[in-house]
Amino acid sequence: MSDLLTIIGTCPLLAGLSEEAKASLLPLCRSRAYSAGEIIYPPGSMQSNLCIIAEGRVRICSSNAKGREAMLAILDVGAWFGDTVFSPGMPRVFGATAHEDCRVVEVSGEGLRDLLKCFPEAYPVVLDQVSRRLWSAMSVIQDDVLRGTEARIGRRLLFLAHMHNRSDDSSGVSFALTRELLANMMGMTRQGVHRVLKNIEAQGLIEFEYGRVTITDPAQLEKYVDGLE
Amino acid sequence: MSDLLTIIGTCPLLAGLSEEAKASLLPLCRSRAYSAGEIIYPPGSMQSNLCIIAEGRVRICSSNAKGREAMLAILDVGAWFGDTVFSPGMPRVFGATAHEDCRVVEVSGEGLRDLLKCFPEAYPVVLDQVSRRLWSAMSVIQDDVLRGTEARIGRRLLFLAHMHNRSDDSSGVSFALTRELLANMMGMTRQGVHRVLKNIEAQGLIEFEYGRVTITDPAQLEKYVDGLE
DNA sequence: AGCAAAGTGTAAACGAATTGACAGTCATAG
DNA sequence: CTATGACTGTCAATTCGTTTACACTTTGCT
Repeated sequence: MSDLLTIIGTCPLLAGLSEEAKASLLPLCRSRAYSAGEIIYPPGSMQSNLCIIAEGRVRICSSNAKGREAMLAILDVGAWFGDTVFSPGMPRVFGATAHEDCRVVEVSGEGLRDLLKCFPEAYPVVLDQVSRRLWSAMSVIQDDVLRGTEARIGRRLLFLAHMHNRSDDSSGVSFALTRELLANMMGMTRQGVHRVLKNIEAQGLIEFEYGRVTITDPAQLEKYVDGLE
Repeated sequence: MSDLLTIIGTCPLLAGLSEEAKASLLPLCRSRAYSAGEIIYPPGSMQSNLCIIAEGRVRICSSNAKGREAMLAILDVGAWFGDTVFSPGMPRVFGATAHEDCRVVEVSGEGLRDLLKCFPEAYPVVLDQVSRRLWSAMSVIQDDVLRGTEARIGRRLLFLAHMHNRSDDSSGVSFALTRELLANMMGMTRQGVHRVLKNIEAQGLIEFEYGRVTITDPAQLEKYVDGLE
């Protein structure tokens, strides 16, 4: 089990903090373990804590009365979530759930905001991070409205491939992903995803087995997806 | 025609700047007029300027090859846009178009970022503004995925009503809005919007004429929309 | 007043994705 | 190794919104 300072060090949001600043942050942190499936916070909750993943993965999602689920992301170790840190007073739009057994460091939102005022050199990094999230969110909105399911799924696959494979081999990329999970990410049904996936497979661009998808030629998939618009 | 300082003063993003800081911002600004329909910048363009509306209204939108349009917002005087200010290097996701004849003050992104480092007391306001936009964007994503068209339109109407009518009379709110415009905002067709609108009207919650919608009882509409989920 | 342009109502045909239902496959623990 | 639970493929029925097509208002300009 790694120590608090190490975890803080892995979080890109806090990368602008000096060692001294990080040290003053420690008293504002508390670490907590969650078992798979446990709710870290539900959608709509009023808190402004910052959460940093120390171990395991966390699912950012929400669901409506009919049981339909919308998943925004699955975050890995080092990632931060709880975007209301800097807009306290707003309810959490999405909730957070332990996707696996995991450990999360929670930082007091108020404490962090105060701390930043004392160490303003960290602001540019924070602003950059939040701004990037905004950019991503706007991309999602655009895709949702402007593109059909096939293009959306294709783009999502490419995005996931990008995450799982830093070295951009132009060769195939393979990663674990159930269709059920993908369906939730896309706000679609398992069956709907299946049909689209089979269609893309028919173009020879992907292959898929049990809990796994392989993009045989990422570059060509990208071209195909762009051709759909 | 109001002067640069006045305009800067109306922009909530820059509300944290001292008078001195605002003065040093002036050399980084240039004002430009656009006629209705003119493109301020297209989607995908690589710039990181901040834009502030001095006169008229601006449409934030994007469209695909098939001519389908997605509109994110219509902004009024004083509002800012150009969300890549703090994530330079990313292409603009949406474009900006003059919705009417208008005048826009553009502030150098790089200049603004540098200026903030000299006046760090303005950071909290900036961060708050960007963070709120992120919150709104996430709300839109959630609505798109989780809600049906009727609930989405209902929520959008309530949001628009909120903008046009600060005093929250529980009495009716009326505002100019063509169905065509609403359709673009929602990523739907004019006919689709029409059907939904007629349905909500049948509940006695709204009325609509030529270029205008009236919410007869906002509170009840809200209750109705929430009941749909 | 008169005309063009923008906005609107309506309805049938179509299509895409969900719903619901069921049998089959894989993986891991006991 | 077999059982259980999670994941998957498939298909018909259905729902919802788009497409297509056309006639009708309203507004603003000359």
